[in-house]
Amino acid sequence: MAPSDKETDAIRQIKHHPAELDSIDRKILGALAEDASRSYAELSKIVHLSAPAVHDRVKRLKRDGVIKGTVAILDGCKLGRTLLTFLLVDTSSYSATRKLLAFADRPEVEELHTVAGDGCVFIKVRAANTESLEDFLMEIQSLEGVRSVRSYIALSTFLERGPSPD
Amino acid sequence: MAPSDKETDAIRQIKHHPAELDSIDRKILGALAEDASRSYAELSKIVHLSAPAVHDRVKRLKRDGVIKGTVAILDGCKLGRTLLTFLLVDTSSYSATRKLLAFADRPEVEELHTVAGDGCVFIKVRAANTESLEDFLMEIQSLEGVRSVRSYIALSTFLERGPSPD
DNA sequence: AATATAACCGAACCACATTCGATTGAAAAT
DNA sequence: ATTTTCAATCGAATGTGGTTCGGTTATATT
Repeated sequence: MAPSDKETDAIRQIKHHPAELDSIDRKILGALAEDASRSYAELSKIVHLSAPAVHDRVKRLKRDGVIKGTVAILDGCKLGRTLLTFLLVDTSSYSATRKLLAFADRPEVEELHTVAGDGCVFIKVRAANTESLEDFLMEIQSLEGVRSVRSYIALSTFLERGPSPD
Repeated sequence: MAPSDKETDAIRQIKHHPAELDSIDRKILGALAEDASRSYAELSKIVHLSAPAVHDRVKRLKRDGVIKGTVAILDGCKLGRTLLTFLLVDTSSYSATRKLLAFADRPEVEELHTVAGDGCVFIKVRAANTESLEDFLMEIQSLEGVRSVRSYIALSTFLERGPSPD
Protein backbone atom coordinates (compact mmCIF):
# COMPACT_ATOMS: atom_id res chain seq x y z
CA MET A 1 0.00 0.00 0.00
CA ALA A 2 1.52 3.28 -1.12
CA PRO A 3 1.79 6.07 1.47
CA SER A 4 -0.75 8.15 -0.39
CA ASP A 5 -3.35 5.40 0.20
CA LYS A 6 -3.39 6.12 3.90
CA GLU A 7 -4.56 9.57 3.09
CA THR A 8 -7.31 8.33 0.77
CA ASP A 9 -8.50 5.94 3.46
CA ALA A 10 -8.63 8.74 5.99
CA ILE A 11 -10.60 10.88 3.59
CA ARG A 12 -12.95 8.00 2.88
CA GLN A 13 -13.59 7.53 6.58
CA ILE A 14 -14.48 11.15 6.92
CA LYS A 15 -16.40 11.31 3.70
CA HIS A 16 -18.34 8.12 4.21
CA HIS A 17 -19.21 7.83 7.86
CA PRO A 18 -20.45 11.33 8.52
CA ALA A 19 -23.41 11.86 6.31
CA GLU A 20 -23.00 13.49 2.99
CA LEU A 21 -26.55 14.22 2.00
CA ASP A 22 -27.70 14.35 -1.58
CA SER A 23 -31.00 15.79 -2.77
CA ILE A 24 -32.75 12.41 -2.47
CA ASP A 25 -31.68 12.08 1.15
CA ARG A 26 -33.02 15.54 1.86
CA LYS A 27 -36.34 14.76 0.24
CA ILE A 28 -36.67 11.62 2.35
CA LEU A 29 -35.71 13.51 5.51
CA GLY A 30 -38.19 16.26 4.76
CA ALA A 31 -40.97 13.77 4.16
CA LEU A 32 -40.24 11.89 7.40
CA ALA A 33 -39.77 15.04 9.47
CA GLU A 34 -43.26 16.00 8.37
CA ASP A 35 -44.85 12.57 8.83
CA ALA A 36 -42.80 9.62 10.03
CA SER A 37 -45.65 7.17 9.41
CA ARG A 38 -45.17 7.31 5.65
CA SER A 39 -44.53 3.86 4.17
CA TYR A 40 -41.46 3.03 2.13
CA ALA A 41 -43.80 2.53 -0.83
CA GLU A 42 -45.02 6.10 -0.43
CA LEU A 43 -41.49 7.46 -0.04
CA SER A 44 -40.34 5.49 -3.08
CA LYS A 45 -42.90 7.35 -5.20
CA ILE A 46 -41.69 10.71 -3.92
CA VAL A 47 -38.04 10.10 -4.75
CA HIS A 48 -38.52 7.73 -7.73
CA LEU A 49 -36.62 4.82 -6.22
CA SER A 50 -37.58 1.31 -5.15
CA ALA A 51 -38.76 0.64 -1.61
CA PRO A 52 -35.62 -1.33 -0.64
CA ALA A 53 -33.42 1.50 -1.92
CA VAL A 54 -35.27 3.98 0.26
CA HIS A 55 -35.00 1.53 3.14
CA ASP A 56 -31.22 1.37 2.70
CA ARG A 57 -30.97 5.14 2.76
CA VAL A 58 -33.15 5.52 5.84
CA LYS A 59 -31.09 2.85 7.59
CA ARG A 60 -27.91 4.74 6.74
CA LEU A 61 -29.40 8.06 7.89
CA LYS A 62 -30.35 6.47 11.22
CA ARG A 63 -26.94 4.84 11.64
CA ASP A 64 -25.23 8.17 10.98
CA GLY A 65 -27.50 9.90 13.49
CA VAL A 66 -29.06 12.29 11.01
CA ILE A 67 -32.38 10.77 12.03
CA LYS A 68 -32.22 10.75 15.81
CA GLY A 69 -35.52 8.93 16.25
CA THR A 70 -39.25 9.24 15.74
CA VAL A 71 -41.67 10.65 18.29
CA ALA A 72 -45.42 11.09 18.63
CA ILE A 73 -46.54 14.73 18.74
CA LEU A 74 -49.14 15.27 21.42
CA ASP A 75 -51.69 18.06 21.75
CA GLY A 76 -50.72 20.11 24.78
CA CYS A 77 -54.21 21.54 25.27
CA LYS A 78 -55.86 18.11 25.18
CA LEU A 79 -53.40 16.98 27.81
CA GLY A 80 -54.52 19.85 30.00
CA ARG A 81 -51.56 22.15 29.31
CA THR A 82 -53.06 25.34 27.97
CA LEU A 83 -50.40 27.90 28.73
CA LEU A 84 -47.16 28.10 26.76
CA THR A 85 -44.53 30.43 28.22
CA PHE A 86 -40.90 31.25 27.54
CA LEU A 87 -38.72 32.19 30.48
CA LEU A 88 -35.45 34.06 30.40
CA VAL A 89 -33.69 33.61 33.70
CA ASP A 90 -30.80 35.85 34.66
CA THR A 91 -28.46 34.17 37.11
CA SER A 92 -25.60 35.63 39.05
CA SER A 93 -23.64 32.44 39.79
CA TYR A 94 -22.77 29.15 38.20
CA SER A 95 -24.34 27.24 41.07
CA ALA A 96 -27.65 28.96 40.37
CA THR A 97 -27.41 27.95 36.74
CA ARG A 98 -26.77 24.37 37.80
CA LYS A 99 -29.83 24.40 40.01
CA LEU A 100 -31.90 25.59 37.06
CA LEU A 101 -30.71 22.73 34.88
CA ALA A 102 -32.37 20.33 37.31
CA PHE A 103 -35.73 21.64 36.11
CA ALA A 104 -35.21 19.63 32.93
CA ASP A 105 -37.06 16.67 34.46
CA ARG A 106 -40.20 18.63 35.23
CA PRO A 107 -43.03 17.42 32.98
CA GLU A 108 -44.09 20.97 32.09
CA VAL A 109 -40.60 21.90 30.85
CA GLU A 110 -40.13 21.22 27.13
CA GLU A 111 -36.88 23.00 26.41
CA LEU A 112 -33.96 24.16 28.47
CA HIS A 113 -30.92 25.94 27.06
CA THR A 114 -28.13 28.14 28.31
CA VAL A 115 -27.90 31.27 26.18
CA ALA A 116 -25.54 34.13 25.53
CA GLY A 117 -26.93 37.61 26.00
CA ASP A 118 -28.14 39.22 29.17
CA GLY A 119 -30.26 36.23 30.25
CA CYS A 120 -28.44 33.07 31.15
CA VAL A 121 -30.96 30.24 31.00
CA PHE A 122 -33.82 29.91 28.58
CA ILE A 123 -36.80 27.68 29.45
CA LYS A 124 -39.86 26.70 27.42
CA VAL A 125 -42.69 25.78 29.77
CA ARG A 126 -46.12 24.36 28.97
CA ALA A 127 -48.14 24.69 32.16
CA ALA A 128 -51.71 23.66 32.89
CA ASN A 129 -52.87 27.21 33.66
CA THR A 130 -51.79 30.52 35.12
CA GLU A 131 -51.81 29.15 38.65
CA SER A 132 -49.39 26.33 38.00
CA LEU A 133 -47.24 28.73 35.98
CA GLU A 134 -47.17 31.05 38.98
CA ASP A 135 -46.10 28.18 41.23
CA PHE A 136 -43.33 27.37 38.79
CA LEU A 137 -42.20 31.00 38.57
CA MET A 138 -42.18 31.41 42.34
CA GLU A 139 -40.04 28.35 42.69
CA ILE A 140 -37.47 29.71 40.25
CA GLN A 141 -37.49 33.25 41.61
CA SER A 142 -36.89 32.01 45.13
CA LEU A 143 -33.69 30.22 44.08
CA GLU A 144 -30.47 31.64 45.52
CA GLY A 145 -28.57 33.47 42.80
CA VAL A 146 -31.50 34.12 40.48
CA ARG A 147 -31.44 37.82 39.66
CA SER A 148 -34.50 38.12 37.46
CA VAL A 149 -36.99 36.14 35.42
CA ARG A 150 -38.65 37.54 32.35
CA SER A 151 -41.74 35.70 31.11
CA TYR A 152 -43.11 35.75 27.59
CA ILE A 153 -46.55 34.19 27.40
CA ALA A 154 -47.46 32.80 23.99
CA LEU A 155 -50.71 34.10 22.55
CA SER A 156 -50.83 32.28 19.20
CA THR A 157 -48.54 29.64 17.77
CA PHE A 158 -48.01 29.81 14.02
CA LEU A 159 -45.24 27.24 13.64
CA GLU A 160 -43.74 24.57 15.87
CA ARG A 161 -41.52 21.86 14.44
CA GLY A 162 -38.03 20.36 14.43
CA PRO A 163 -34.96 20.95 12.22
CA SER A 164 -35.68 20.98 8.50
CA PRO A 165 -33.35 19.54 5.83
CA ASP A 166 -34.14 22.27 3.25
CA MET B 1 -87.42 8.64 24.35
CA ALA B 2 -87.93 10.63 27.55
CA PRO B 3 -86.82 14.30 27.59
CA SER B 4 -84.11 13.49 30.10
CA ASP B 5 -82.48 11.19 27.52
CA LYS B 6 -81.51 14.13 25.40
CA GLU B 7 -79.45 15.43 28.25
CA THR B 8 -77.75 12.07 28.82
CA ASP B 9 -76.88 11.90 25.15
CA ALA B 10 -75.39 15.37 25.27
CA ILE B 11 -73.33 14.42 28.28
CA ARG B 12 -72.20 11.24 26.58
CA GLN B 13 -71.04 13.24 23.57
CA ILE B 14 -68.98 15.47 25.77
CA LYS B 15 -67.69 12.73 28.00
CA HIS B 16 -66.88 10.26 25.27
CA HIS B 17 -65.66 12.16 22.28
CA PRO B 18 -63.17 14.52 23.86
CA ALA B 19 -60.47 12.47 25.43
CA GLU B 20 -60.74 11.54 29.03
CA LEU B 21 -57.35 10.07 29.72
CA ASP B 22 -56.77 7.35 32.28
CA SER B 23 -53.39 6.30 33.62
CA ILE B 24 -52.99 3.64 30.91
CA ASP B 25 -53.57 6.20 28.16
CA ARG B 26 -50.96 8.45 29.72
CA LYS B 27 -48.42 5.64 29.91
CA ILE B 28 -48.99 4.85 26.24
CA LEU B 29 -48.71 8.53 25.30
CA GLY B 30 -45.52 8.91 27.29
CA ALA B 31 -43.98 5.86 25.66
CA LEU B 32 -44.88 7.04 22.16
CA ALA B 33 -43.83 10.64 22.77
CA GLU B 34 -40.42 9.25 23.68
CA ASP B 35 -40.20 6.71 20.85
CA ALA B 36 -42.99 6.33 18.33
CA SER B 37 -41.40 3.28 16.72
CA ARG B 38 -42.36 1.03 19.63
CA SER B 39 -44.47 -1.93 18.53
CA TYR B 40 -47.88 -2.70 20.00
CA ALA B 41 -46.34 -5.84 21.49
CA GLU B 42 -43.82 -3.70 23.34
CA LEU B 43 -46.47 -1.25 24.50
CA SER B 44 -48.70 -4.11 25.63
CA LYS B 45 -45.96 -5.25 28.01
CA ILE B 46 -45.63 -1.76 29.46
CA VAL B 47 -49.32 -1.34 30.24
CA HIS B 48 -50.22 -5.03 30.81
CA LEU B 49 -52.84 -5.23 28.07
CA SER B 50 -53.11 -7.19 24.84
CA ALA B 51 -51.77 -5.74 21.60
CA PRO B 52 -55.24 -5.21 20.08
CA ALA B 53 -56.38 -3.40 23.22
CA VAL B 54 -53.43 -1.02 22.95
CA HIS B 55 -54.18 -0.64 19.27
CA ASP B 56 -57.76 0.40 20.04
CA ARG B 57 -56.58 3.00 22.52
CA VAL B 58 -53.98 4.46 20.18
CA LYS B 59 -56.59 4.62 17.43
CA ARG B 60 -58.93 6.48 19.78
CA LEU B 61 -56.16 8.85 20.88
CA LYS B 62 -55.39 9.65 17.25
CA ARG B 63 -59.04 10.11 16.38
CA ASP B 64 -59.49 12.51 19.30
CA GLY B 65 -56.40 14.45 18.26
CA VAL B 66 -54.45 13.80 21.44
CA ILE B 67 -51.81 12.25 19.19
CA LYS B 68 -51.42 14.80 16.41
CA GLY B 69 -48.99 12.68 14.39
CA THR B 70 -45.53 11.17 14.40
CA VAL B 71 -42.42 12.88 13.10
CA ALA B 72 -38.77 12.03 12.59
CA ILE B 73 -36.39 14.05 14.74
CA LEU B 74 -33.39 15.22 12.73
CA ASP B 75 -29.97 16.31 13.96
CA GLY B 76 -29.67 20.02 13.20
CA CYS B 77 -25.86 20.00 13.26
CA LYS B 78 -25.61 17.07 10.86
CA LEU B 79 -27.91 18.97 8.50
CA GLY B 80 -25.51 21.88 8.61
CA ARG B 81 -27.49 24.03 11.04
CA THR B 82 -25.12 24.70 13.90
CA LEU B 83 -26.52 27.87 15.39
CA LEU B 84 -29.72 27.90 17.46
CA THR B 85 -31.06 31.36 18.27
CA PHE B 86 -34.18 32.79 19.85
CA LEU B 87 -35.40 36.14 18.60
CA LEU B 88 -37.73 38.53 20.35
CA VAL B 89 -39.03 41.06 17.86
CA ASP B 90 -40.72 44.22 19.05
CA THR B 91 -43.12 45.57 16.46
CA SER B 92 -44.94 48.89 16.37
CA SER B 93 -47.78 47.96 14.03
CA TYR B 94 -50.03 45.09 13.19
CA SER B 95 -48.88 45.13 9.57
CA ALA B 96 -45.32 44.59 10.76
CA THR B 97 -46.44 41.61 12.83
CA ARG B 98 -48.19 40.17 9.78
CA LYS B 99 -45.03 40.53 7.71
CA LEU B 100 -43.14 38.62 10.39
CA LEU B 101 -45.60 35.72 10.30
CA ALA B 102 -44.63 35.13 6.68
CA PHE B 103 -41.23 33.99 7.97
CA ALA B 104 -42.90 30.76 9.06
CA ASP B 105 -42.04 29.14 5.74
CA ARG B 106 -38.34 29.78 6.00
CA PRO B 107 -36.53 26.47 6.47
CA GLU B 108 -34.37 27.84 9.29
CA VAL B 109 -37.42 28.92 11.33
CA GLU B 110 -38.66 26.20 13.70
CA GLU B 111 -41.09 28.09 15.88
CA LEU B 112 -43.04 31.29 15.52
CA HIS B 113 -45.38 32.66 18.18
CA THR B 114 -46.93 35.96 19.10
CA VAL B 115 -46.31 36.70 22.76
CA ALA B 116 -47.52 39.03 25.46
CA GLY B 117 -44.90 41.16 27.16
CA ASP B 118 -42.70 43.85 25.68
CA GLY B 119 -41.72 41.81 22.61
CA CYS B 120 -44.43 40.96 20.17
CA VAL B 121 -43.19 38.07 18.06
CA PHE B 122 -41.03 35.20 19.21
CA ILE B 123 -38.99 33.20 16.68
CA LYS B 124 -36.84 30.10 17.11
CA VAL B 125 -34.23 30.00 14.37
CA ARG B 126 -31.72 27.27 13.53
CA ALA B 127 -29.28 28.83 11.09
CA ALA B 128 -26.29 27.31 9.34
CA ASN B 129 -23.81 29.73 10.91
CA THR B 130 -23.35 33.26 12.16
CA GLU B 131 -23.32 34.65 8.65
CA SER B 132 -26.68 33.26 7.64
CA LEU B 133 -28.07 34.33 11.02
CA GLU B 134 -26.83 37.83 10.32
CA ASP B 135 -28.54 37.83 6.92
CA PHE B 136 -31.74 36.71 8.61
CA LEU B 137 -31.48 39.38 11.31
CA MET B 138 -30.79 42.11 8.79
CA GLU B 139 -33.85 41.11 6.84
CA ILE B 140 -36.04 41.38 9.91
CA GLN B 141 -34.52 44.59 11.22
CA SER B 142 -35.01 46.28 7.89
CA LEU B 143 -38.76 45.61 7.94
CA GLU B 144 -40.99 48.68 8.26
CA GLY B 145 -42.45 48.81 11.77
CA VAL B 146 -39.86 46.63 13.50
CA ARG B 147 -38.66 48.56 16.53
CA SER B 148 -36.07 46.19 17.92
CA VAL B 149 -34.81 42.62 17.76
CA ARG B 150 -33.24 40.94 20.73
CA SER B 151 -31.23 37.76 19.99
CA TYR B 152 -30.47 35.00 22.44
CA ILE B 153 -27.93 32.58 21.04
CA ALA B 154 -28.10 29.07 22.55
CA LEU B 155 -24.84 27.79 23.99
CA SER B 156 -25.91 24.36 25.27
CA THR B 157 -29.20 22.52 24.93
CA PHE B 158 -30.17 20.36 27.88
CA LEU B 159 -33.69 19.43 26.89
CA GLU B 160 -35.72 19.68 23.71
CA ARG B 161 -38.98 17.77 23.32
CA GLY B 162 -42.72 18.06 22.89
CA PRO B 163 -45.64 18.12 25.34
CA SER B 164 -45.53 15.43 28.01
CA PRO B 165 -48.59 13.58 29.38
CA ASP B 166 -47.22 13.42 32.96
C1' DA C 1 -8.47 -4.37 -18.86
C1' DA C 2 -9.53 -6.23 -14.30
C1' DT C 3 -11.19 -5.67 -9.68
C1' DA C 4 -13.67 -3.78 -5.98
C1' DT C 5 -17.33 -1.11 -4.14
C1' DA C 6 -21.70 1.14 -3.73
C1' DA C 7 -26.33 1.83 -5.14
C1' DC C 8 -30.05 -0.06 -7.03
C1' DC C 9 -33.75 -3.45 -8.41
C1' DG C 10 -37.48 -7.38 -8.29
C1' DA C 11 -38.86 -11.16 -5.76
C1' DA C 12 -39.42 -13.71 -1.62
C1' DC C 13 -40.02 -13.71 3.25
C1' DC C 14 -41.48 -12.67 7.69
C1' DA C 15 -42.95 -9.79 11.43
C1' DC C 16 -46.12 -6.86 13.05
C1' DA C 17 -50.21 -4.04 12.43
C1' DT C 18 -54.92 -4.80 11.91
C1' DT C 19 -59.35 -7.15 11.82
C1' DC C 20 -62.65 -10.46 13.62
C1' DG C 21 -65.72 -12.88 16.68
C1' DA C 22 -66.41 -14.05 21.36
C1' DT C 23 -66.35 -12.90 26.33
C1' DT C 24 -66.67 -10.09 30.24
C1' DG C 25 -68.27 -6.51 33.22
C1' DA C 26 -70.62 -2.37 34.14
C1' DA C 27 -74.08 0.86 33.51
C1' DA C 28 -78.82 2.00 31.89
C1' DA C 29 -83.49 0.73 31.02
C1' DT C 30 -87.58 -1.98 31.90
C1' DA D 1 -84.51 -7.68 40.24
C1' DT D 2 -83.98 -8.67 35.42
C1' DT D 3 -82.95 -7.54 31.00
C1' DT D 4 -80.58 -4.88 27.66
C1' DT D 5 -77.00 -2.27 25.86
C1' DC D 6 -72.48 -0.84 25.25
C1' DA D 7 -67.59 -0.39 25.84
C1' DA D 8 -63.35 -2.69 26.72
C1' DT D 9 -60.85 -6.57 26.40
C1' DC D 10 -58.95 -10.99 24.64
C1' DG D 11 -57.00 -14.93 21.43
C1' DA D 12 -56.80 -16.21 16.92
C1' DA D 13 -56.67 -15.28 12.00
C1' DT D 14 -55.51 -12.21 8.31
C1' DG D 15 -52.96 -8.99 5.31
C1' DT D 16 -50.11 -5.13 4.53
C1' DG D 17 -45.74 -3.42 4.59
C1' DG D 18 -41.08 -3.71 6.50
C1' DT D 19 -36.98 -6.33 5.63
C1' DT D 20 -33.79 -9.48 3.56
C1' DC D 21 -31.68 -11.63 -0.42
C1' DG D 22 -29.30 -12.47 -4.81
C1' DG D 23 -28.25 -10.48 -8.97
C1' DT D 24 -27.22 -6.30 -12.00
C1' DT D 25 -25.32 -2.02 -13.25
C1' DA D 26 -22.33 1.85 -12.88
C1' DT D 27 -18.37 4.07 -11.02
C1' DA D 28 -13.89 4.35 -9.29
C1' DT D 29 -9.50 2.17 -8.38
C1' DT D 30 -5.47 -0.74 -9.46
